Amino acid sequence: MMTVSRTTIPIGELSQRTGCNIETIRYYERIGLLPVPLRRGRYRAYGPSDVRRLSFVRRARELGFPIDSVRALLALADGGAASCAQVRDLASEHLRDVRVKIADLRRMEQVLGDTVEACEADDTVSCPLLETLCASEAP
Amino acid sequence: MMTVSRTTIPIGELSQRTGCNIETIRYYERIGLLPVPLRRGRYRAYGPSDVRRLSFVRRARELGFPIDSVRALLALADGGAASCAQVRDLASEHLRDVRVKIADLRRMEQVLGDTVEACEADDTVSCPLLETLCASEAP
DNA sequence: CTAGCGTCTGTAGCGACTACAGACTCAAGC
DNA sequence: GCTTGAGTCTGTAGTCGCTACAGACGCTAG
Repeated sequence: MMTVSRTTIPIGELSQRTGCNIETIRYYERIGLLPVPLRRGRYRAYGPSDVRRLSFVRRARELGFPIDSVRALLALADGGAASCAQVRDLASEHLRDVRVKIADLRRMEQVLGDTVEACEADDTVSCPLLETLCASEAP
Repeated sequence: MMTVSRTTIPIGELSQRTGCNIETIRYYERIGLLPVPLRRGRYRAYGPSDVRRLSFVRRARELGFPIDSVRALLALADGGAASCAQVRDLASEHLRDVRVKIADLRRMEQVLGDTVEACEADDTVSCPLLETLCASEAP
């Protein structure tokens, strides 16, 4: 028996192909990031363009773009060629945010690393991390 | 006229002294991170131990510890001397998380930096970042 | 007496999901 | 034909750590 090859796929397969959680796909639809798809009966039926769009979204999210920026990127990608400058602006703005976060985390890493190390070396009664947390503010 | 020196301070002053938002202080109280304070009439009245405790919380949060870990740290700090090993475990676990986050962000930074750079150098029609986002998954 | 600041409680919103509960559809096996 | 099990549906509530109100109350200075 031949399986009739359908051009549409159900949400589970879209999920597998894109690596995006089913619940998340429906969430993206709810917030208007993905278009409302066709239906086979009550089931969502996706096509190749949906796979492409969701993959795009996934990759943008993996790069840490917030949803609103993803929305903007999608619009620019649909828009046409002249949008490269706007895309670059979005990206470099986001890059700044990422660098700020890295700097914050590196400060945490520094302090945590130092105190854990001190903890291992220390044989006094007190605990270096608790000391740090209790210490009066350095001006 | 002499201001009678009170040993308690109102929430606004606690906020100023610790750098912690008033709403956040009340939130911490609600979730049981800070004890329910005394009252002068309907107003919360804080003492020196509250200042110390909240400062501790603030610093722990600045180091990125999640609320539950802060709770645990507070308990250990109250507990006594023998807890240094547990504190160190909490800290090094958290340090691992921080390093994972840094690694994730650095990957983002790498890709973003590269494409933004490519964008600036590029004079072709296509947009490097959009290309990246549209690209088929590399295995 | 009133203006203005500080404080109060309670609730709702943020971002980006995640996790159900309870109903339904559909294909395959017996 | 009937059951079983996987897949899907809608709708709502929870997560984390705050933040932002609305609307009422208190307290002091001018």
